[in-house]
Amino acid sequence: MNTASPKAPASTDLNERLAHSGLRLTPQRQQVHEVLREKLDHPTADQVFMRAKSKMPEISMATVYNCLDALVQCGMVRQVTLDRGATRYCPNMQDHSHFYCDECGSVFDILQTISIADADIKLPRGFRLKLIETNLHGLCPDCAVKSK
Amino acid sequence: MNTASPKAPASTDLNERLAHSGLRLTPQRQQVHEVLREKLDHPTADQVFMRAKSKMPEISMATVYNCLDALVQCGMVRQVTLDRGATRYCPNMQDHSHFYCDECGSVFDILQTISIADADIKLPRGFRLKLIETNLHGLCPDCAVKSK
DNA sequence: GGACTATTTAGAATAGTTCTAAATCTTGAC
DNA sequence: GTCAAGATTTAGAACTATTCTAAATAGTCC
Repeated sequence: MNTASPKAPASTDLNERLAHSGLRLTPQRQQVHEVLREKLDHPTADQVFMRAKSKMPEISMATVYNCLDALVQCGMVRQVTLDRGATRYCPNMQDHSHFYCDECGSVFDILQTISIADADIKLPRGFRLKLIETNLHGLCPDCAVKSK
Repeated sequence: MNTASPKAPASTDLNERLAHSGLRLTPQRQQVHEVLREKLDHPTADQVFMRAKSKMPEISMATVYNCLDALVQCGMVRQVTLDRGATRYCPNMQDHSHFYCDECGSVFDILQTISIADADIKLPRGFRLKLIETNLHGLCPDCAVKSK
């Protein structure tokens, strides 16, 4: 279980985590993190850029990538890659999977996951398993109805 | 279980499957498929291009993408996307997972998987699950030794 | 054999990401 | 407080991966 509560002051946590990875808390990193927490729709870097820009017009694309990388590095954000196309970002660090709609491309958080213990994966000798990423594919409710 | 045997004449199968999706068997598609079966290292489109080109110098990059898409469409090849960067391709259609080495970036097939039944995933109402993709992350034997 | 359609080709175009160099900001030492 | 060192941001160029376009070619069906 994750100890992070949704009401916890994010920036304090953010500051700590950044510091822990030898990174500084800057207004830009805070803003990018804010954008991700504001709308949990797994935006692409470009979408993050546009949303951040609306509140911080000076911010540049390179900075958004830099901030996203910093946030991923310090464990505040996950990078979600599905199919070809732009990488998406998710600020929900609770253990969860992603459901990917093959029809419309939307990504949904699914609060259930397969842990390393549950999976009982038998790896060939020498491999060191650290993390299991589970991506679910299918149709989201909207597209399921339409395809009927 | 998959009924495909490793010794089955691939091109016959390929022809059938392409036809089934309304696609033709062409020398280029055969070559691309060949390249993928020859070395199971999950090459990128660019690597496929270079390998195919060595045997079929006329082939173009656009054709490689076209062929890969055709092969994916007819179920002869899987598209593997991990992290940012080029998409990789895998001709092993047996149910299996991919182990991704966080250190060197290599991809390995792991002949074990979590089926929809096993996983017992509880999706919110309306979602229609078709496929579970499991990606394992960690260190490959080589990198595990080095990091010790 | 001719018409129709699918496929391939080269190269341009686009999208996504990374790099670069200069400017700015922080931090810690004095 | 001031300065130096290092981190971060910025704009824009560069690069990489992928898709698009139009013309040429190859199959397929009648």
